[in-house]
Amino acid sequence: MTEKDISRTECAVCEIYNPHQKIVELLKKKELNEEVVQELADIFQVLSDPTRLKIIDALREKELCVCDIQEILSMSASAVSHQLRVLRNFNLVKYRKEGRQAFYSLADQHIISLFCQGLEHVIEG
Amino acid sequence: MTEKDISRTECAVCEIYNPHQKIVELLKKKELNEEVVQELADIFQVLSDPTRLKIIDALREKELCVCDIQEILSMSASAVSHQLRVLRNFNLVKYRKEGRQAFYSLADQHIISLFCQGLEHVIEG
DNA sequence: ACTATACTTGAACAATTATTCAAGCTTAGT
DNA sequence: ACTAAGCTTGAATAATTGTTCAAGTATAGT
Repeated sequence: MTEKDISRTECAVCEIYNPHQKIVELLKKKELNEEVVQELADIFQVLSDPTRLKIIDALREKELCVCDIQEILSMSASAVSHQLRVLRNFNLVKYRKEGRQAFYSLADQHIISLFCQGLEHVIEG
Repeated sequence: MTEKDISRTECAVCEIYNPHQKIVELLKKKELNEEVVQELADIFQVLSDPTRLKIIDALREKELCVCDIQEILSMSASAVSHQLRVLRNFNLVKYRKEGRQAFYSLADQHIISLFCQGLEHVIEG
């Protein structure tokens, strides 16, 4: 069966002639692992909230305690803490306790490059 | 007022002594434009769904018609079309009509690099 | 003209999510 | 021991979101 023959095979979905059968087979096989796709979606999901992005942006400069972040974002300690938990759960931030305060910092330089690349995309239009 | 004096100013939030007043002021000023943060969040939001990621992944290889995508993802045409609309609205894909079929392709090489960088992050752990 | 295909769309539904509120825990100062 | 500060947590609420269903449009073939 030649290349041309294969490409002429009817598409499993479209009744009309079209040459996509082959590429469909190919893409079905190499399709991203379901688990990997979900993890990828999760990462982007965490980055898809303005509050969390502002926290990440602030932490790029320096580690901060919760009340600093609260002040910077003009939000309640509770709201900030909830979002920090999300960031913690996905290992985007780490923290250390010092007395009554908790100091948060970015866990991963990798996140910054994602952040920056997204930012580039937005700014460059 | 010296550097040290400033750093010793009481934090506006914490009553106890801490040296964060200065960095808070700094970060409040340079805080990301509200509009830019929202746009950034929007981009990541679009990338935060497994279905849309699979579509983007498939389109990396080649332009595809809706029924191809439907077949690759094993989803209804309606579900696929709804997600394509989201991708269209944020200018991540473009399409051309040919008879009854609509051929979609990636609008922007920029998106691929975001996709790949996220993937790297997931795979490298 | 009629029918079927390829795709789109709006409404509906369940599931997820961000913030607020009230209450909690832990540490520091008295 | 007591009080207050710094932070966390669970429940509640409103808002957003992904898929399905039913109905729609447009094009191609007969």
